[in-house]
Amino acid sequence: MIGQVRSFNRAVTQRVGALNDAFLSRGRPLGQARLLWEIGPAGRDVRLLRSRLDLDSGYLSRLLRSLENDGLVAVEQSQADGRVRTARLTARGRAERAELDRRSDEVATSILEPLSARQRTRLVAAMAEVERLLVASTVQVTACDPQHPHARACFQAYFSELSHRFDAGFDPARSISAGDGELTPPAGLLLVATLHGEPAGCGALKFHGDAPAEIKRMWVAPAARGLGLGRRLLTDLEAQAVARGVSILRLETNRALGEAIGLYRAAGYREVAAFNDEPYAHHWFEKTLDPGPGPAGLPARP
Amino acid sequence: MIGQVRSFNRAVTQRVGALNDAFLSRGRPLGQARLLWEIGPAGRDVRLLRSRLDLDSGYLSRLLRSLENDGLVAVEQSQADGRVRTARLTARGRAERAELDRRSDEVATSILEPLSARQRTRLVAAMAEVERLLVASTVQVTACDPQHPHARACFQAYFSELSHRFDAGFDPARSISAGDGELTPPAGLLLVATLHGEPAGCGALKFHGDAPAEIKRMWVAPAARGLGLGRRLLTDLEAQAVARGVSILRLETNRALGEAIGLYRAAGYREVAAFNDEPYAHHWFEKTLDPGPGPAGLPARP
DNA sequence: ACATTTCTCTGACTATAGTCAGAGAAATGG
DNA sequence: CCATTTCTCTGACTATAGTCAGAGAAATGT
Repeated sequence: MIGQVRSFNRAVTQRVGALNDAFLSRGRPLGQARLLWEIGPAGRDVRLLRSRLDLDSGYLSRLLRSLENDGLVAVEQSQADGRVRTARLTARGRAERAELDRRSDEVATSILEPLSARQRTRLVAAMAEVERLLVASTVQVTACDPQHPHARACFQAYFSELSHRFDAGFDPARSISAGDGELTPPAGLLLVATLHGEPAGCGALKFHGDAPAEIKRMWVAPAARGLGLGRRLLTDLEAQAVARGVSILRLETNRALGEAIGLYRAAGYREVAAFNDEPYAHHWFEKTLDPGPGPAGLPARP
Repeated sequence: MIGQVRSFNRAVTQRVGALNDAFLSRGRPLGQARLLWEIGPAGRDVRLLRSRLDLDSGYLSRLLRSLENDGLVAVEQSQADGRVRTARLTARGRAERAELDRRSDEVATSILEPLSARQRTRLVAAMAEVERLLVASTVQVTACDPQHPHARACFQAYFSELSHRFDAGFDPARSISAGDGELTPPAGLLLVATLHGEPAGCGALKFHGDAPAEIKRMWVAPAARGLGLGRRLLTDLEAQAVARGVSILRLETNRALGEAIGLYRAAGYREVAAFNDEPYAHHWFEKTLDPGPGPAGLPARP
């Protein structure tokens, strides 16, 4: 498996990487080309460019200066914040960017062109699959303080989604509590998933000593669905629970959340009688955890 | 389609490319690391390194010097040719290379690790498919003089394969002729496929004025099989024939060449009565060509 | 209102990658 | 055997990418 991944890495960086660079950098240094592209047709704040391209501020400033000297870009002060500067493409800059766009199309065409219709279809399908799974593998899941902006953003999006999807709407105050303190060790635990620095999902545990622990706040951002992230959060929560000696996990959920219910069933949770009086719940689930042998080389994920 | 390819290119060069470079270049410049890797455990001639990595001779020399100064490489004169120098890894060089190897494994592991077993399997399968088809799209098919070393190499390998596979062996002199002149315009035509500069297959036409043209010398190197190259050569030969006003193509083949027979049938050739007395043939095929509309954006390939 | 922080810019560096011309030694073709 | 070619090396360059410290202007917290 590892061999195939390495072989793929080699093949792809040689063929795609080299081709890309060769085309995109015609005449213009790669750094400038990337920047030109990233500014986009609508213009973009310099600080956003800096974080997106992960460049030193001095270096970025110089790159902008050189694009400005070539008449491709105009940098002006932002109205909202006098410190912030916004880079905009000039007419020539837009033309240059369109040229880059055309070249990217050319690269793609040059890859497809030698293939038969069948091969093209298969290649495109396999590329979509690789891309999807690479994105999935880029998602990072880490323990997070409930007060962290990422956690806040997740909770807010989660509540808002529930209030749209539940027949009766959703008011967190009426639901069983899962306050910041309850989701902070040692009382509980919050896992937040991030993708490219943006929050993409969450899941939490509430411990109750020797009694079963509870799963709370399971949510995946719409943009990150279809990546198996829900399953991954659940697996990681279970691993955390096992590491803390928990032997039984419980959760309740609303009938409107079909995907979640499917996930819990597929992950080995069985439906049990109501074990609390959560007003928004229609289903209660429980799973007995396998104490497990501890970590190995590649961690076993179901 | 083109959009998916571009999206893939972006995703993969970011994720895989960046990760690769970050790991491989720890402490050592990328150029040196690549060179160290390419020298290999058995050592390699400097001129081979130059062509493989496509480096300027002065630059390569300097890179070797720096690796030599670090005690990783020893460069010595070749016995066979006093001008040629051979680079060999020292014990420390081999250790360093093993470290690079380990890091490559780490990159691969870090991609697989966050995924579930199912996802890993699917990713690896999709990677294999993308890799295979990218290789297929890297193959170049060009008209070639029959005297060119690539053509010579193909013919030799082709004859040698026939003599192994035919029950009665194979002697080109007894077979119907297809000499250099007969495969050179305007009498005929030879297409040779190359992959990374190595010959990977061939196919030829013999024209006979208004009479049907003949297909000859269809061969794909063992290393390049499974890439759809046979089909591609056949399609390109047909396109060349159409461009020269040919309306019927003919060919004969031996019963030992099962894949070829399958290819001809799948490509629309129908078996006909023997139209010549080729002693090695068991099957004769013929196809009426569609005059076709000429070139478009992405050429239509069947 | 004042200290602190944020944002961008400039100056002064360094490292890596790469190019080009030419020299010297060895092999090769006629 | 002599001219030519092949192979490698050195010296002298250039370009790209990037780092780091600090300065000045604007916003923000208290």
